[in-house]
Amino acid sequence: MQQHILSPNFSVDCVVFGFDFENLKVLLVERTLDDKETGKALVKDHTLAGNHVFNDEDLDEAAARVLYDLTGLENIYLEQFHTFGNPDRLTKEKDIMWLESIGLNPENRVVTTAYYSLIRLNDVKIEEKGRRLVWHPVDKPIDLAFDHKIIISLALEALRTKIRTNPIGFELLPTKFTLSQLQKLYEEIFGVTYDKRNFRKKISRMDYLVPLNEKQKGVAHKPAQLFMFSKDVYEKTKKDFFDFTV
Amino acid sequence: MQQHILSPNFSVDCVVFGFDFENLKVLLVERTLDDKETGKALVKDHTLAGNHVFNDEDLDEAAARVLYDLTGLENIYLEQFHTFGNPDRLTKEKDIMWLESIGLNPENRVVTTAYYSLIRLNDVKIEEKGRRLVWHPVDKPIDLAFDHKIIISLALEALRTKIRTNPIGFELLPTKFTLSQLQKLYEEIFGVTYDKRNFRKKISRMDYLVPLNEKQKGVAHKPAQLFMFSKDVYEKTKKDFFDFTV
DNA sequence: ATTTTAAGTGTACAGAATACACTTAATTCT
DNA sequence: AGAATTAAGTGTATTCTGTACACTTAAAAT
Repeated sequence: MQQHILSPNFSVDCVVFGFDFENLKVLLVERTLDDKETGKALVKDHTLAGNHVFNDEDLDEAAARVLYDLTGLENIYLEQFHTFGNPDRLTKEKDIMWLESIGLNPENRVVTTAYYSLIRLNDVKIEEKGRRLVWHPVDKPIDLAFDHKIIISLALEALRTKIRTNPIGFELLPTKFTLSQLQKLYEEIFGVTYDKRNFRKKISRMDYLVPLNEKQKGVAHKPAQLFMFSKDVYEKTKKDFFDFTV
Repeated sequence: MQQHILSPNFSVDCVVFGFDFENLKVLLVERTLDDKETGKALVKDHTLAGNHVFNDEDLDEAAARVLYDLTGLENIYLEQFHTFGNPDRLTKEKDIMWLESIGLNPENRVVTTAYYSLIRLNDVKIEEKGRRLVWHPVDKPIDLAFDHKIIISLALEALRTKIRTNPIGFELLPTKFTLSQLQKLYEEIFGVTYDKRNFRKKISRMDYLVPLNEKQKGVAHKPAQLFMFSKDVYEKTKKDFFDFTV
């Protein structure tokens, strides 16, 4: 097998979620194509972070590479959730124009395996490497390329399912966070609100949420206690996280 | 795009689950390759139900087609759960021999999208169409082709996750079933046992499990009440199925 | 010193999970 | 015909979890 050739048929797309304590956001890449003569924008919208897969590369590696190439970030939480292979998924007119403009054959069938990814927006600095990036609120409509709208909505569904039974929300928070931040995160993901006392009563059962000897600073109100998530404690007391029984 | 050509790069595999009131089983296809000279078996094991995808075919369609071609069954519950794209997934020696014997190039990278599928073993008659099929208990080891062992174990995990919050277990039971059969099904899927009274107390809250005016017949003990699952009732009372709250 | 802001805290009630053992109704056996 | 076998069917007490609900506190800003 020839090495390091981008396979024309396989791609990966990453739905990168971030949380800024206000909204759950998705990382989008700006896509523009201007008419060579008039200079008018023929295509102006957004795509997910995505690219083709190398011939000798696993899908998980490809997803991590795509993220690295776009943002410079490594060791990011990545979870495969669905593969989109509708033969018509690249046949909207503006997508055909776009593919031709970057030298790809729009006739060529591309099956894409989609991942979602969780990023600590507040701990982390993203370096734009070429493409213009925007963080966009998940629930706000925006014009998207290809079938990326449906990909995002399935990603959110997959995230909701996963986070019910796995402590992955902490991937979206700084390593030290307050309980109100944690609550707000869950509220944003599920699109609901919770009662503060009841929320705290519930999570106070979780030993792996450890209170630190440290408070919030510089806020114009009573400073909150800081917490961190202990993976160690979690691994040793796994049953406690939303355990299932029929 | 040329029509009805099997794409060399894409395949689908189906992990078909069935339940015989005793064990959760998987449908496997026998695979044998005999040495032309000695007649000795070079390869003798099992594969999942799978095949390549047509050029103009969606992945979901391909999975349904593969199932139909193998068993004659239609309108079967199918759920995509993972895509396997490790470049080395077809490089075990016996798999190379096998691929060559059926005229495929083992150098060719194949990414497979895996589905699991639920079948009412007791309502349904499978017609073998060519290939020899066996129903094998999920938890019993057996020699499997390619990466099909790991595919089955991820399928089971995906089924467990899905069935926690969705009433899909009924796809594995005949349309009329007893509560003991339902309990046994959950016990097999999760590899645990439940207390009979507590199990019944829990499911008695589910309005969509409707008791029929009919009893089991021909059993050498007190005959059980028969039940069915009402999709109608379920749709109208959805919240009741294992609802989540943080 | 006062205002503003979000943090932090307790109780009563209802519903769900869990532990646990005997009676009943059909077939089969003698 | 009677006895044995088999799985179905049923209730209660206790603990745990979910839910509804309002005031006090500590910091910064005015």
